[in-house]
Amino acid sequence: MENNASQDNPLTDDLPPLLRKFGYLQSLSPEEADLLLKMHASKKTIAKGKVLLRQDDIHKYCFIVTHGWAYRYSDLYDGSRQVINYYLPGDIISPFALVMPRVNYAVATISSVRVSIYKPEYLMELFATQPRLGLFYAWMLGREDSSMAEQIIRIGRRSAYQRAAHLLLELYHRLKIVGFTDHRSFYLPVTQSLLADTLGLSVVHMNRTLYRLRLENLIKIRSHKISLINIDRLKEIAEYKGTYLEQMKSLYEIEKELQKIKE
Amino acid sequence: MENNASQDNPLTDDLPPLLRKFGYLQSLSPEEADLLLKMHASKKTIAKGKVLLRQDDIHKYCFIVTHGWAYRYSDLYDGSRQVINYYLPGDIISPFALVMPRVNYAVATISSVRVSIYKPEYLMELFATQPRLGLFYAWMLGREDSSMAEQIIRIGRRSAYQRAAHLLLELYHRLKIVGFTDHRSFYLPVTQSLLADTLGLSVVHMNRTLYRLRLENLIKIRSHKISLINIDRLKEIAEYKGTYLEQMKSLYEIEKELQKIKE
DNA sequence: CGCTAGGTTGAATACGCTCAAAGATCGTGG
DNA sequence: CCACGATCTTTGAGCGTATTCAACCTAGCG
Repeated sequence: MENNASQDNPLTDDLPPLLRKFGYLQSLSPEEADLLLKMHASKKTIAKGKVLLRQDDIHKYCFIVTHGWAYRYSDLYDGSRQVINYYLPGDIISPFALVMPRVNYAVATISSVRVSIYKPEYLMELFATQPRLGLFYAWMLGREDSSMAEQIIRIGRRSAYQRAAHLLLELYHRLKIVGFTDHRSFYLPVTQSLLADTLGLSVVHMNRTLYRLRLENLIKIRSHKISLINIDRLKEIAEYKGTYLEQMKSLYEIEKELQKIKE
Repeated sequence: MENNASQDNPLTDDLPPLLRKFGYLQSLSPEEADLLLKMHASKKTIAKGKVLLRQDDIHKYCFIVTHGWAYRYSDLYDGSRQVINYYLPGDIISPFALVMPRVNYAVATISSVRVSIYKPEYLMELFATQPRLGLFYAWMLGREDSSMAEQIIRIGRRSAYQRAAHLLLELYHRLKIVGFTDHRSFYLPVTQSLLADTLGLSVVHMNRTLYRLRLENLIKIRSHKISLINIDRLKEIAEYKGTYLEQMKSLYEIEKELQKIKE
């Protein structure tokens, strides 16, 4: 494995999209780059529609998605299904594998998905030796926490119409952060059935809800490419605040505070 | 501050209930005990019904609940409210304060609440110097992740009747872990209105749902003390699997795996 | 070109909501 | 210690959003 990750480093295009986006790669120390390379050493592409992790499986690996979509879900006895969250490029699947012996909720791919696979034990090394990367990891966890909180609010207290608008906005913004949007549109590889299972609706009503959004000229869908035509109006409808997606203390700020503590 | 936390140590009754329950206190190294004491140095009691953290507040502190109940929630424009999760004794409020500059969702107390307050920066020290405590912290995060996933499944795909049964079971088991149950009953300091806001129901329907559970002799409520009369039946109704609450790799196991890696 | 999964539409039904008002309980101050 | 007000709980009735069931249409893929 390459050891010296210098300016023109071997952390290629295939690496965690978020690190790239946040401009962290430029400022990585050799040790940080080294650890990242180690954690991204093993890669794999999984075909679409495959179950990546099954409930009650033993947790052996963590994954970072670099391309494609996956989702975490639970199957219920009556045949219905609830999607808990989506994994988009940059997201970590099974971030708690180190301390949870078994998979609590299944994970499946939506599109073809490319992941970096690493042993959860590397996380110990990450936290112990590379605090900046540890903070970055923690930030990812915080973001997922917020994302799940939004999902709870969405399905707990919003109408179908609002839920749909809200979810579409969230997906749009998350994809935008990692550069997978094109103007106001993005590739949405999900079926309406999956959207329904995400928003706690029936397929029929999901269909009618999307129909209404199209009718009102808020969105446009053609062969899984969706355009958010009137984002402002969608935000109004959904009562959307995407603040949680952007906010992150700069590492500089955190380091400053840590200094204060030590004094 | 006391430095040697020996067998009869100064980590008193008022310390994190979970650590006590898991029998960790006995096996703490002096350094671990020291850090814990530092993090639990500042304590505070907050009256019931107070807002502890407001949305958009700047994150200054983390809290560990030692007594009482709190909850995280979001107020919507139309006056409705959605509860995201509950904080019971042993739980961490604002675990991601270190990396999130602002509070995304408000936190309020249900009963009178006693908390330990610590600066988020101590977490850096915790992860860097006390890996076992770091793992414990990670486990707490994993448990909350599961808890929120359950909340999503609950309100996404279950009937009011199932939701109620499921939530009561979860609260029961979480309280049991930290020793706040009494046989099959526990003190439930919430109003039906709050339960409704938790489960995405109207107060009226919440009331009728509880009525039905009482009618069918599954629960009994008298002045905020609730008894789960037929737990097995409740589990059937709710399709309840509490597995995520118990599972945690023993620290011994994790340490063993870490050894393997280093070789 | 045909098959299958996904999308669309209609009609009847139901679960949970809203509005409204009457009880019960709790906390507080007189 | 009791009375009062406020909050919480309970009950009734009508309504609406979303569901179910069923059928048909469409598009993508072998």
